[in-house]
Amino acid sequence: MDAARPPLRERKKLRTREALIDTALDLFTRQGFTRTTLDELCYAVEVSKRTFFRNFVNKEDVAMAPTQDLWAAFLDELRVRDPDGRPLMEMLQETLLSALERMTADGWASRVVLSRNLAAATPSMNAHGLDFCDRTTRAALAIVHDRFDIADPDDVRPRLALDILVAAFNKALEKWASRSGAPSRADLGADLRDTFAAIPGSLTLTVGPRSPEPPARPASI
Amino acid sequence: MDAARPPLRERKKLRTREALIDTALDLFTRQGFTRTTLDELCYAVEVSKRTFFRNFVNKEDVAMAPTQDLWAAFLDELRVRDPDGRPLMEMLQETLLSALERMTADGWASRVVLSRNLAAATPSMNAHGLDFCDRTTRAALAIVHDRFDIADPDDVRPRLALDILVAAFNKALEKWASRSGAPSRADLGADLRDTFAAIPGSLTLTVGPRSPEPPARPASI
DNA sequence: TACGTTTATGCCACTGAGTGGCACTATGGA
DNA sequence: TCCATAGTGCCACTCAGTGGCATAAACGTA
Repeated sequence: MDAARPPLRERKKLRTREALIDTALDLFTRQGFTRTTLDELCYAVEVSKRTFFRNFVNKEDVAMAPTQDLWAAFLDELRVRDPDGRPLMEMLQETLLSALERMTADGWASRVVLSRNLAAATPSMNAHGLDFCDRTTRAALAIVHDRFDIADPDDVRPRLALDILVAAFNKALEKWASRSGAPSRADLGADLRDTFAAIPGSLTLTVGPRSPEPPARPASI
Repeated sequence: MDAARPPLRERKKLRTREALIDTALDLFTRQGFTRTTLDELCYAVEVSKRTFFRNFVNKEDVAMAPTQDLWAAFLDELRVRDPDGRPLMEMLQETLLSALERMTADGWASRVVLSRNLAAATPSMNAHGLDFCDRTTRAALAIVHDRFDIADPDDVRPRLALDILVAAFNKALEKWASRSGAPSRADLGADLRDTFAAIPGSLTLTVGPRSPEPPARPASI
């Protein structure tokens, strides 16, 4: 009896789920999202459309599973993390990075890249991806309010911090996906750290007009 | 001959467009978004479904028009604004505030509140709303890169600044929509300023654990 | 007033996503 | 061996969204 081995029924269910994800990423990438019908996908996986919708809430959902795994781990981690008196923003960043460390499933990085590129190319997938980020942000906010000491329940700062975290994540994902070579989790971690480091500068960055006029007054706050 | 009076054809088109928006906001609010079919809406406005889709890209779009007007004005304003050596973030905030000043159409504020509340209550509308923000962000980023002097074209800071602006806007919108009484543009402006002011603090906000440390105050909300 | 051109609209048939209902089968427990 | 239960397949249905083509209204011109 293996503890890490759930009953057969669940294993089977998980296998069809993974087959749907892999086949969907493959078909969507090769043929395009809209040009691939669900009937086609279900036929390829030998599953009824009804079964598809028992596993995923909509057509977009199946292709976003890899990224969703990361954010689920983020929320798990956030539920147990120790604040230890450092800025919330910093803690959120570290929480995301340790969630990333947990993404050890085989080929996860490759699937995330496929998923992201599809989202970038498909309006409706982009929309659903953003919606997922939004719902995750709210869930995280609830955890933060529940576990940490925040005087004013209407304080907008925690929410902004989470939004900024997500914005940085998406930007880092974009950078990482455009790298050449096989995608690796370590590289994503590096891109995340770089992007996090750029956050404070985004509030103070000063720009002048472009080329026609010379910069009248460079950096001053 | 009135200069501010476009040809009859365009006026008619605009009128059906506005009728669709107003009727949609009304029906969606009263009956719910999903429980209102497009056939129903088109029947009420006495327009064919084909005409609906010539005016709006999808069912969600019609209910987001009021907010889209604001962001269109924001982009217009951004195309002509003078950077004058202040931080980009500050300039973006002021640009949005002056775009807001231009929203003088009758009942605009009320429509925005309806629109926002619908988005908050309807997952697919929320998703499309976020997608619209994202596309607007990209458009704004293109303008910023085109008009202002940014050394590195891959600099993530302008993008982050825009994302933060949008996050603050959405948060301010939420606060404003929950106010009691008739919604006013001035109140939205005030909520925007408040939220903008909270941005720097969101990066440095420090939190401790909830119940254990502080005085004997039980952890009930 | 008569004319052609342009532009918006109506109508109709069609694809495909997503749902509800019910019967069927495989798993796991007694 | 039998039964309860979870998961699946099948079928019919609703409704969003599209393509094509004919029509009508608006505008310019003679």
